[in-house]
Formats: sequence, structure tokens, C-alpha cells
Amino acid sequence: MGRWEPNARGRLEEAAMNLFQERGYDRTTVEEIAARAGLTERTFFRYFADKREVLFWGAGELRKLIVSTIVEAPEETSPLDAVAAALEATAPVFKERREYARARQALIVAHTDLRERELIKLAGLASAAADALRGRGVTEPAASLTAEAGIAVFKVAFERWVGDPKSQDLSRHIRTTLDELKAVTASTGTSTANPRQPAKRAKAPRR
Amino acid sequence: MGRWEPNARGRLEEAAMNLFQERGYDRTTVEEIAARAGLTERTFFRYFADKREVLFWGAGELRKLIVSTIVEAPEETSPLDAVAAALEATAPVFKERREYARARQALIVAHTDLRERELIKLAGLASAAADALRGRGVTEPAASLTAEAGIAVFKVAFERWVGDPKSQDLSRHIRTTLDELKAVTASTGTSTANPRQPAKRAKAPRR
DNA sequence: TCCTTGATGTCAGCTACTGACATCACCTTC
DNA sequence: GAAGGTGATGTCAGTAGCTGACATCAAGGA
Repeated sequence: MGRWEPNARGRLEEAAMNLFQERGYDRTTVEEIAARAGLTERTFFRYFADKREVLFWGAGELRKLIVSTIVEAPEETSPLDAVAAALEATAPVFKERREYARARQALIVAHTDLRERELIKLAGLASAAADALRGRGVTEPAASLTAEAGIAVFKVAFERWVGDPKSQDLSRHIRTTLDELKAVTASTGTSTANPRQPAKRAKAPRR
Repeated sequence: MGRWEPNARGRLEEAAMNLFQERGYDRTTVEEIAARAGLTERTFFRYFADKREVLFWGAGELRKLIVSTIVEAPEETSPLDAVAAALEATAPVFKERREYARARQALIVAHTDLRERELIKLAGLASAAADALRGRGVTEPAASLTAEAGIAVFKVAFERWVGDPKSQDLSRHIRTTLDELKAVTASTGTSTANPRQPAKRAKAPRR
């Protein structure tokens, strides 16, 4: 556990996850995390901007993946389909670490602090996706709206994937959730006109 | 400035806003806010759970308004229309305090901390709206999706309202943004099938 | 007048986070 | 292979957000 052991970041990340699960997120101090990784508190903060960030480090990679998928989508692909493809492209990342993702999600839903951080990361993904769409010539506000709608789909789909005992693929959840969104937004007339029809209840695919 | 002046909460809120604008959010300490309101730091934390919360206190009222609007919507109203109506119902709240809303928004966009808090408040509104929809018999995942989509619309519409030099009504922005969302989600086939048509670019209403 | 109650103050303390500076392992260069 | 440079780490002191425990004070009722 000498001063120059390799992979300090990884050690910190692992120590943090272990401690969070053993004693809970807020009963774990940064000093303890660092100690378990054989480092000092000060060094922890050189790798992670704050205590929460140790759980959200991966977002940068997701962002790149999403942006590149949108950028490289065939020109004829509609904005919403491009975003959907980008979200689906992230599925393998989670599939490989399903148990980690599940444990992490359990921590997040239990702690408001962490939920805040997750939401701003998702918002960051939405904004990156909107940028990429604008790069394809999509104008505002369609770009932002499409990106935000995509993220809304992702949120719901991800929750269902995490809780899905059958472990269906995340991209399947994304596709069905997107279809649900389309159904929900298509079920009435223009909002500026009076709705002409009684609510058509969306058929929920079994949960 | 005696110990028992009335409206401690209001004084704290006002002192905070003033100081944030004078010297910036993070160069203002809670102690300073309390001092300007003629109180102590400890008392500040009895009214607000944390420093950020002083800017988000109103969310509880918004939540009630949104929920009651959804609950009281005519039975035939579609879920999305009910949510849209609920969002529009909040417009007067902001209209009365347009300048305050603008100043507050400027602070929020400039500080990541505050953006995080705003996002979790919006997520809270979405979840309350989803509850209300379920109370109307809407099943999952349609309820969550409709609520999330509504919040996405609100985010975009609110940004545009804040930046709109013509000061059009917020509810107008909400309606047009909702129409944009419908256009965006309607422009392609089902995501489970291959998109049959080249992207139909959404017509962006002049910005 | 006394007593209860609720709002406020005081104080001590923890923890997240930061700036400044020292130290150490390793690598290059002569 | 000694000297010096470089980047990662440690040390230390300090600030600010936030909390628990307890004291104090104003107001209203018995």
C-alpha cells in the first residue's frame, strides 16, 4: 500500500462503493474512503471534485458515446430516432456491469444528494444530445425538446431495466418506452385546439 | 430589529436574494444573510434545510397547484392535456413576479449547485403529476412518461419565457412548445420498425 | 402571577472542501 | 551515475455549511 501503487482513481472508486454499501453513504467520510484506498483525503479531492462525484465518474464516456452516435447517424434518420439510437448504444455499457449498476442505483434513489447529481448528469447528456442534433441542422426548440424527451424515455426505461427480474436488454426497454411516449403524445389533438376525443387510455405493456 | 420581528422567513428570503445579487451566490455566507435579516445562522437553518433552499421555497405551492389541476380536470381530458393544463395553471404565479423570476433564473443558470436543486424540484413536480395521473386511472409507464414529457415541455417553455423580450404569456409558450413536442414525436414510424421515411424536419416557429 | 409554549440565541463540533507548500518516486540529461 | 526536472502525493491550516444540545426570551392562558 505504498505511496506509488498504481490506479489510485480505481482504488478510490472501489473503496467508496464498498464503504457506501457497508455503512451507508452519509456515514462514510471521505477520509475513510481515502484511508481504505491507501491515500489521503486531499488526494481523493484531486481525483473527484466532490464526494458524490466518485459515483458519477462514468458520465463523460456516456456523453461521448451519445454524441458520436448522433453525429454518425445516417442523414435521413429523424432527430428522435437518432436520439433513440444513441440511448440504445449505451446499453452494452450497463449490461457488462449490471450488478454494479443496480447497487449504484439503489444508493442513488436512497439519497437526495445523489439524486440531484444524477439529474444534472442526465441534463448534461440532454444538452450534449441537443448540441449534436443542432449539428445535424435541427433547429430550436426541436433539438432541445427531442433531447429532453429522449432523456425522459431513458429515465423511465432505465428504472424498469434495473427493476426487471427478467433482465431483458436495456435497449428493448428503451424501444418500448419510446413507443409509449409516442402513443401518449399522439393521443390527442393539437393543444391549441379543444381536445376532440375522450382520453384514449394507453395500453401498458405488462409490467 | 428586535428578536421578535414578524415574518422571519420572508426577511431571510429577501436578504438572501439581495446579497446574492450584490456579491454573488457563493461569496455570500449564510451568516451574512441571517445578519442582514436580524437573525442568526442557526435560525436560518430552522427555516431552510440548506443555503440553496432559500431560492426554492415556492416549489411546494407549485406542486399543490399542479396536482389539484390534474385532479380536477374533466374526466374526458387526456393525460397529456391534463398535465399541460396543470403547467399552464402555474403561469399567473410567475407572471406576478416576472422580475424576481428572471433574477432567480440568472442565479440558477450560473451556479451548478443551484441547477441541481432546480432539477430535483422539477423531478419532484413530475413525480407528483404522475401520482395524480395514476389517481385518474392512468397506468404505468404512461403516467410517468406523460409527466416527464410535460416537465420537459415546461423546462423549454420556461427558458423561452424568461428570455422572451416580448413578454408573451408563459402559458402561450407552454402551448406552442407542447405542439412542437407532438410534432417531434409524431414525425417517424414506430421505433420498433425501421423508419420508413426520411426525416421530416420540424418547422420551428420563429424564435 | 405563574407556567407553558414556541421562536430564537449560544456554543461546540463534525465534515466537505481548498490553498499553499513540502516531499517523494521516477525520468531525463549530461 | 549525479543533478535536476516533473508529476503525484502528503501535510497543515483554514473556511463554510450544517447539526445537536441546551439556554433564553416573548407572549398567552390558567
